[in-house]
Order: sequence, then C-alpha cells, then structure tokens
Amino acid sequence: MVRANERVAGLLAEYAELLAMTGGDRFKIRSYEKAARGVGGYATDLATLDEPGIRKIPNVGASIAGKVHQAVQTGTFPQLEELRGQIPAGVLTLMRIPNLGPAKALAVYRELGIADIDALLAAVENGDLRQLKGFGPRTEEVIRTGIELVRGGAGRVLMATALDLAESIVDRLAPLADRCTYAGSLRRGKETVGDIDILAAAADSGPLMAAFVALPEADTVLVRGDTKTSIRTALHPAAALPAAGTAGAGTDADHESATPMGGLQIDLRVVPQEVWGAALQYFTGSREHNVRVRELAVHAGLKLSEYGLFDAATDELIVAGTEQEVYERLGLRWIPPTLREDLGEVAAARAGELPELVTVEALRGDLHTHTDLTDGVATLDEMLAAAAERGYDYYAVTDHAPELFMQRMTLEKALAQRERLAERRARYPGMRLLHGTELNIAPDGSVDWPEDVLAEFDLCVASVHSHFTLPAAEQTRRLVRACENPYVQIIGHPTGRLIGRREPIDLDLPAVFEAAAATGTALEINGGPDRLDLRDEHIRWAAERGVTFAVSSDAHAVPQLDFVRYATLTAQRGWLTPDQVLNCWPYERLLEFLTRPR
DNA sequence: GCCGTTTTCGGCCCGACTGTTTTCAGTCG
Repeated sequence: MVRANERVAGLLAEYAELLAMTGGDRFKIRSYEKAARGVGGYATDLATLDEPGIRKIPNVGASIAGKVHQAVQTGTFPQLEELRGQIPAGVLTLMRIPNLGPAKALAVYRELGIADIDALLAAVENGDLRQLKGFGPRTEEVIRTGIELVRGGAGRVLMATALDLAESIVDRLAPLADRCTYAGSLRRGKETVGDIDILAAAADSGPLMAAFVALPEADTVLVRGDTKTSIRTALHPAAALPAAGTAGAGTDADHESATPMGGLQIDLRVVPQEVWGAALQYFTGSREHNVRVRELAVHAGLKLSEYGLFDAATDELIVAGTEQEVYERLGLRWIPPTLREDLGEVAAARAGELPELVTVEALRGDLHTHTDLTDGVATLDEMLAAAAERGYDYYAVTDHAPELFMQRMTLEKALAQRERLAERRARYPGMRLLHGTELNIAPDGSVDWPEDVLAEFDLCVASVHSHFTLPAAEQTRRLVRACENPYVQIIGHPTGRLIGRREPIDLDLPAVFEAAAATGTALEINGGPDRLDLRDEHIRWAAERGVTFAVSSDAHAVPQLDFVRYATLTAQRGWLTPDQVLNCWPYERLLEFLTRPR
C-alpha cells in the first residue's frame, strides 16, 4: 500500500525544490529536505497521527508539522500551492537531468521560457542555450547527454514504485473478483516497467471495470471495454519521488525515481475463472518466453494461447485453470516468473534443473544498514527492534566511514556505537548483532582506516561513493584492489549506478568478478529501488564465475528494511539459490566466512 | 526551519570537482 508518508514526503521535497529555485534560505531548504526524509522514513503511518504525534518525527518541528497535518487532510498546503503557482511543474522535471540544479533550471525558465525537457533539448539544438550567462559549450554537452540518460528511462518507472501502486490497486479490486493479481514485467521483477498489467477472474466484468475507472489514480480512461480497460495516471512531479522518501540531491540515503510516475498506463483484463492459469501465463510474458513455450506446444501437437492449452487438431481444450497445469502438460516444471526471459529457463524446466530460487523468507539477516549516527533517519534501537520484528537471526549495522566527509564519522563515534551495540546484545538473544561499517573505496582502491582498526569490525562493506568517471582500467583496478583487501568482505553496490540518473562506473566486469571469486569477496545486490546493483544479468555472469552474494537493504530508515524484497527479486532474476547468498546461511557458516584467514 | 550531554541562539553536512570564470557559482555525494 502507498502510505500517506510517501505522498507527503514527496510534497515536502517538492516544496524544498521550489524554495531552492526561488532563492529561499539554504538552511530552510535543507530543513524541508530533512523533514521529507524523516517523514518518508518514519515507521508509523501519518494517517494515524495527530499533530503532536507528527511533531515527534525526526526533523519535523512546529511549522512543518502544521503543513504535514494539512497535507494529510487535504493533499497539499497553501505555501506549496503558492510556489506551484509561480513555477510550472515542467521546470521541476528539468532538475531530473543530472548536473542541472535549481539555479540552471530557473535560469532557462526565466530567460528562455523553457518549462519542459523537449523545449530544453530544442534550445540545445538551435544554440539558444549558449547565449545564457554561465552556459558554455561544455554545459550544453552535459545537458544533451543528461537528457539522453533521462530519456532512456522515459515512460518507465522503478519496479518498487510500480509494485506499490499495483498492489494497492489489486487490494481494492480483489473483493470484486474471484482472483486478482498483477502480471507483466512487474510480476517478472524487472527493474523498471513501462506499464502495469492487472489480471482478474470474474463471471461479470462490469463491477470491476467500473471500480477500475473510478480509482482516484485514473486520470484518463484510454480504453473502456468488457474484457480490457486501460487508464493513465496523472503526471505529477511530486509523485516521482521514491517510495522511501527523499530530499533531492543530498545523501547516500536518497532514492529518487527515474521518471515521473505520472502518465503510467495501467491495463485491467478480466477473464473467466476457468482460463485463469492460461491468461496469467500469457500476460506475465515475457514475449520471448511465451514464444519458446508455444514452440514446445506446437511440437507436441498442441496450441497455447491466453484462452488455454488446446489440441491443435481438434481444438479441444486441455487445460487452462492454473499455470502449473499448463506448464506440466507441456512437460515442464512450473517456471518462476522472475526467470521467464527466454534465457535458458525452458530448457532447464524441461530437464528438471530449475534453480531453487532465493526468497525473502530464506534471508536470515541483513548485512548493510544505517542509523542516524550517519545518514540514516532512525536510531540504532529503532532499527534493531524492526530487524528483530522481521525475525532475523543476525543483523549488521554498517554506518559510513570518515572519508565520506559529509557524514562526519569519526573513529570515536564508531567505537561508541560498538559499545552501545554490545549493550544491546542481552536484549536480543535470538539475533546476533554485528558491528560493521561501509567503507569508501578511494580511486586507488584503498579504504578508510588503518588495518588494526578494520580488524576490529565484525564486517566491512566497501563501496564506491566518489570519482564515478575514471577510465575503465582505473575503475577495474580500483575494485580489484578493494576485493584483495583482506578486511573487505562485501563490495557494496558494485557499479554505483542510479537508475535513470547515473550511469554505472566503467568496469571490466568479468575481471572484477574473477577477483571477487578468487579472493572470496562477496558482491552485494543492493535493494535500493533506484540501485538494484548488481543488476540481474550481471549477477548471473558473476555467479557463473563462482562469486558469493549478499542480498542487502542498505536501509536508512525502518521501512527501508523492506528493500530486501527488491534485492531478492533481482537475485532471482540472476538465478541465485540460497546457497549462493551469504545472508541465507546459518550464523555459524556466516561467521566462518567472515573470520576465515584470507 | 530544526535543534540542543554545545539548549532558547547560533549553528546547521563538508569538500571536491567542473566549467566558466578572471575569482567563483553550481552541483554532487
């Protein structure tokens, strides 16, 4: 379900951006950004809080609490509407372009009247942009490539955003249907999706279609029919902000959406209950997977469509009720949706060699998390309580290390945290607490802190947080050296990409995977909705080379512990089994891995 | 506008990089 928290966090972040653009006080801007993160990362649903309750949210004081309360009730607050009146929504979308911040966005709007990305591209093409003070040829080029990056994901939304929306809609439609679920690329767990496909089984589609077009999300009805209805959601820049709450440019905790979630098409198809399985199989895809499966059917003298599996000669229906029946009648084990990409899964299913995929339930702990000691928004105790609630056998706190200057970490703070963690051990007898850190990999591959300090941590994750544009040879050497560091057990978000915002660093991936395998350094699958790093196909390459993985949330707030869900879907798309994932192992085996001589 | 083992004012996330300047503004992490 989409909570009020995420919606209001989006409004606060939008207000901060508008303030930044209209020359507001920078500390005031920062306050709204921090409040947005606080609200988005708060464990309690805003809708259940009164104003004093809202006031308890980190970084929310009297003034913002009033606006938050109003926003929960009415969907907005007057000061936001005032600024929205001054700056067209399209100007905010300009800021999705990397290296184009509030000042430049305002300049192109004020000077050239540019209020959307199309107009900006046109101004680049005809040279108008270069006339502006502060805009030289290099800036022109940076903007041009930035637009390409943003455009690359045009019309697509992050899987996490789509999943929230799809589940929320399924929840509301399900009471009117015999069965209801989402299908398509979302069910396959792709990192971004172009639309949402919802499938329902019902004898009478009328009430479902009526409820569907009446959804508050339905801005435009594109198609209205008995078997298929399509709607489009409204374009709303604030809605582009992530499920976890964000604050624009800022810290490692920010997770901004690749594209505005507005304008997303949602299809509802209603089929008779008898053909549910065939329809679900068909509408889940992928197209390539379905072609492969139908090929198999043809060879067996059968015909497969969304209406069922038929005898090709007599047109007699054979099965259609469940996906299992369809696959089994074709001589296949049921294939998990995350594998249905025609990347060998049909042959594997035929040979009975499908992997037993890693699941969220199989995760015994989280090995990459933060607290408010650095850039998290929840305290150590809040994070521990939430982790215990999830039933974890172990949990690692891995706050940032000193070289990420903005986090102001010191050895003293780290050691004090270690003390506090030690004190908490008695409170969580069922959950082993690991004191870790997230180190920064310098351009030369070295990390923060001397060896004697590193040796005292239970766990060291090492990640790239700077120098994203080094040449491939240097980046590769950098990560290989980090793998070779005997104190580094996990490489965090190995490519550093942010979906739709930042390209991955230039790496010779096979060389890095070889190094990780040779040194026994695990590679992370980071569940941040805009990271999903490593990504699906790279996981498979790495796994083929014998790499071990960590499926991590990189949570900076309590609700973000759920990010392991997105990491797990990605791991499944990389065909991983629990045995290949460190944090599916029992504690004793994990400990052996962490403490073995290297 | 928020916050406080530095508490009701005066700080606040700091440093680097880059392109455009001609001494610095904008952006990022």
